Amino acid sequence: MTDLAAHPVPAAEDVCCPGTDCELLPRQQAEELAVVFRALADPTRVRLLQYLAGSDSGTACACHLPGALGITQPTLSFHMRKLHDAGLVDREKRGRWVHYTVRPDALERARSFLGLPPAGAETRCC
Amino acid sequence: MTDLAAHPVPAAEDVCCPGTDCELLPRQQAEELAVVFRALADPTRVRLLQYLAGSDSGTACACHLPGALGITQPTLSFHMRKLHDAGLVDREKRGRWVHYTVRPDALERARSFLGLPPAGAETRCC
DNA sequence: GGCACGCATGGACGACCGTCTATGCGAGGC
DNA sequence: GCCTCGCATAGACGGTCGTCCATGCGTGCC
Repeated sequence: MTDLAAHPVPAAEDVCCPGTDCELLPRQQAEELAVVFRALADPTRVRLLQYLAGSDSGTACACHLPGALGITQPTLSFHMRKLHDAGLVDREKRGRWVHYTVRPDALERARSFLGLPPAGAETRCC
Repeated sequence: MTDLAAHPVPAAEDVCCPGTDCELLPRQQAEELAVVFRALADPTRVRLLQYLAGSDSGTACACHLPGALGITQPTLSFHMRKLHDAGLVDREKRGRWVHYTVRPDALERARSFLGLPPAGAETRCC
């Protein structure tokens, strides 16, 4: 799979693009990015992250979030676990409450991907 | 900030946070962001977008992508539709081929969200 | 006009997601 | 020491996703 060099020689006029040496993002790197985006692929988690980021030093407890979001406590726990598993937030137990903190580094990685080279690659095919 | 430095009265030692007037992202706005992130929540689409963005002026035809990605043509069509429905790429038919173009504005919206914290966080609770 | 080709759609199927209720676990307060 | 409270997990269930194969549609070439 992904053997970029194994393309057979096309018949010239049948090709829509002259070059075929397209550089694709490595499979694993794309998977890591997808994990982050998948964690954000739900409006509830988008709101959660925005809420955490808007709190003092990106940290907040989740005590009254279920009510504010209109979901139950287990559902909130489910979403928080998603965010945590994706590396977007840190978990810290304080007393009997749990505080969550945004991890800016994970956001920054996704953010830099979205700052895709708009046209900087003049060596691409097509 | 207001109450951050002056926790009014911890009389209720059962509360973890004094305020409850947390400002959450409006439901619809969160949904729009989630749509974009959901379109990116798959490694194949991440690679597709990166490929398009790396092509000349963000435009490329998808002719030899199935082979490069190790997927079939219908699957590629499926993913392209996802990206298009999310507003991330434009579709343009040229002859019998279809060319796709990255829409930087959609990327920019998601990108600016990841540049948290966005809001004036002085009125947050916790 | 007929054929080949690129792309989209339909149907099918296994996997995962998002939500709930019910329950377990651990830490604090009386 | 027991009770309460915050959080996590288990189980269930309908919905969506990602992939395939088979087929339909439109365009360009001979």
